[in-house]
Amino acid sequence: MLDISYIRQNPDEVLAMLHNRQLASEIQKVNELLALDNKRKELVKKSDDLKSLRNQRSKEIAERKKRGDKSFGLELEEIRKIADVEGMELAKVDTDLGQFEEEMENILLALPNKLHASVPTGRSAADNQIYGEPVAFVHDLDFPVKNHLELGKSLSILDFERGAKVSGAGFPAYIGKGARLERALINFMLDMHTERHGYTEVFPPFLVNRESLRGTGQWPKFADQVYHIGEDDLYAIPTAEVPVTNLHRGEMLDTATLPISYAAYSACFRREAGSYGKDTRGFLRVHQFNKVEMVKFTRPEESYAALEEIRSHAEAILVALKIPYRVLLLCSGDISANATKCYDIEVWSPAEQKYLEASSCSNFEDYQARRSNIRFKPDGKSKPEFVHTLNGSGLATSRLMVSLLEHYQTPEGHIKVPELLQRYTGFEEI
RNA sequence: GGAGAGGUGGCCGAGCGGCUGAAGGCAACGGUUUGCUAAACCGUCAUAGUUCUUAUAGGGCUAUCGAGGGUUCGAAUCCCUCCCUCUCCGCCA
Repeated sequence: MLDISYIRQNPDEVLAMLHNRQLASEIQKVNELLALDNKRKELVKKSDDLKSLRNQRSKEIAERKKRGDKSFGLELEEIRKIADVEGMELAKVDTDLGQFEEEMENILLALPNKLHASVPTGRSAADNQIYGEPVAFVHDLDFPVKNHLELGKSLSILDFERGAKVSGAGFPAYIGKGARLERALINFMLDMHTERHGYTEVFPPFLVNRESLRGTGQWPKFADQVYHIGEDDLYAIPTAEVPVTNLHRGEMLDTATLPISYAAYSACFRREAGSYGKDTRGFLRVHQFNKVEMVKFTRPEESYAALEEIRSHAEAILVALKIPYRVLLLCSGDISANATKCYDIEVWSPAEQKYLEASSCSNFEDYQARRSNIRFKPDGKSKPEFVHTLNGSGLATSRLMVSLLEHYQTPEGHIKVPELLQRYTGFEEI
């Protein structure tokens, strides 16, 4: 969430940001917010004045009582009457004030983040910039390639039909060597991030409360994408970003511990409401998938360097597995509302003949930290400041698995396990 | 699920109707002392909203002792509801 005083002082910047994000329809909201802010100030003054009167009165009574003032017993009746009237007025002012504040909060929570200067302006995904050079690794696929669905079925390692029977479409089951390969990927990625990239491993809760969802920005805007367990009012995490970032919700972080880097495996659950018909086959779009997520908490001045680090850590996995990929710098019209800057990493699918998103690395600056009140003191004396939070997938296994199966298939329809994964799978071929 | 205990500042911990934004300690910061380090001593040390001024600083007012409501002229303190933590019992992967 943006700082209200920033919006007050730089309304033009906020409007320009909304324009760049192709959210011109939100502009009215900002005007509404500023109007509410002015009304709120009036009411705050009224409320504070009434409270001040009340406090003065109480103080006087306390003093006179202490002195043993006898005449004041009579006066007390008068005071009670006055206090009663003022109390009612105060109650009304506070009720109104509460309403204004709630409306403001709702607008603020729904307002997207700033954009970093390096984010290209654009209308849609078509305007995303390719960042650097696409990275190609040679795989001899000089035969008719099978797609991941065909491979998964013929080798009996992926079972979408039975998964659908158990839960519904989009809940794949991994069987035999497929299950082992999935687990190998997860372990390999976690080991790489913890042993080589310096992350602390976290195994987070998969169900979270609403405050956590709000803290990272999935609530209220993307609430319809999240599975909700009504009976206990808990939400299935759409990404480990939610529980891991919220680990420090409401905390004053010890400055010496910054930057904090966590790597977490989690299953991820997404309703994908409204996305039927687009890339729905097999792993291209699922309701449950596995992902290793990197999360960082940094000092504000270090966050953009940290973003490059996260991106390079995600790339390192693909380089190690020799999977062709490219990096996109998302444009203003395509970047998610919470992020100020975001790289997507896409893996190549030889069967689909296109790139598939496997990672998203984002800086949120203080947008999440303000929502979740995660602060630090730059040095011993100074005032608390919000940290910057970042995260990146490193990586999601579903699209990675598509690309891996397809690239490592043999003319006979088997799968060669990438060398670095073999010590995790315990076998060399499927 | 049942019974009990408890939730106070960056941390620990006192307070149990008005003099408490909150004792004391730790940590932190500034200083004195010191050959250096350590120790000792002195001082400073919450956050947010709002407003004023001789306005890169200072002052006033308001709020905040898990959350929300209530009682009261006045609540960290009394009452109610909820949430969370801990201990014991039951159930259970």
